Amino acid sequence: MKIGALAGRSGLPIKTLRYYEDLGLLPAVGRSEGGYRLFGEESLRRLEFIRRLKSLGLTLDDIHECLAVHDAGELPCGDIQRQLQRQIDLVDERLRELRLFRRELQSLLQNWQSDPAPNTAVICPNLNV
Amino acid sequence: MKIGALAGRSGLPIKTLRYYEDLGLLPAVGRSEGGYRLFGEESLRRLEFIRRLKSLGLTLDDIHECLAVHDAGELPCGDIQRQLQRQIDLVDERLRELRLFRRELQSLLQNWQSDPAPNTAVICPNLNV
DNA sequence: CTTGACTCTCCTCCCGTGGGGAGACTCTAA
DNA sequence: TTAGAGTCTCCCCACGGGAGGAGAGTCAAG
Repeated sequence: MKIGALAGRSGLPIKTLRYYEDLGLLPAVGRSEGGYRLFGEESLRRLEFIRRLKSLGLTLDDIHECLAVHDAGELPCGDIQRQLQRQIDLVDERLRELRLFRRELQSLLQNWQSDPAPNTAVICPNLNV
Repeated sequence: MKIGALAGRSGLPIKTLRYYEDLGLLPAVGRSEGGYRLFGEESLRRLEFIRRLKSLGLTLDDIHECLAVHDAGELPCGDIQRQLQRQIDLVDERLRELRLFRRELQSLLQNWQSDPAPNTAVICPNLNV
């Protein structure tokens, strides 16, 4: 299977497939005499796996590690579980930050005066800066 | 005041000041005979303003617009108010996305099996992909 | 006048995930 | 054999906000 066929069947752009191969995520089984990449059927399963993990917030580096475990003949479930737990922790942290940030913005707007007295010592009297 | 003095008094790196000047955020009052940028005292106020708006999540482009209003002799309070409201809307949207995402991750981990039966048709039996 | 600190411009690089295009080559069907 | 579609490598671009460094010129104190 050449790269265009794999792109068609997987729904991913050719550029993405080449990029994944460069990163070592998607090894080609070889090259044609003219230098065209050749992929096997298992590439489709690999791409589904990559797509799913990406949708769960893992980076391509994270996914690379999981695939390395798989390629070593082991189940990557434990690694994925750890990555997902870390992902939840990151989301929780981000949620805390965003809630705090929202409160700050809201309290500023609460007392906002659309037409305050100009003050030459500051640029925006509402922010006092 | 040369750029090093402004960096020291504002606490910002020289590189940042040059970058802001390139963007038109921080006009220098002129150049010395040797070509050194010269800044006035009002640059410090400007930098405080920029720092504050950055901390509220505005991009340098947004800030540029606010400063343009100020430089035109008007109060930028209305523009800033609109930007902050937009910022709240973005935060709310992001919060919704993150909460949804967290539920997806959590429900996956809920039923996770650390040591499932290998399945040659998939890479990770827990994800079924 | 010298010396050391300061500043100048210009260039590349970072993060992540590719997109866009040039110019050259290869494959396949008629 | 030839046309047209497919593919190759290589390079720059995006976002946002600078960081790092090279090589050269400038300023101020002693």
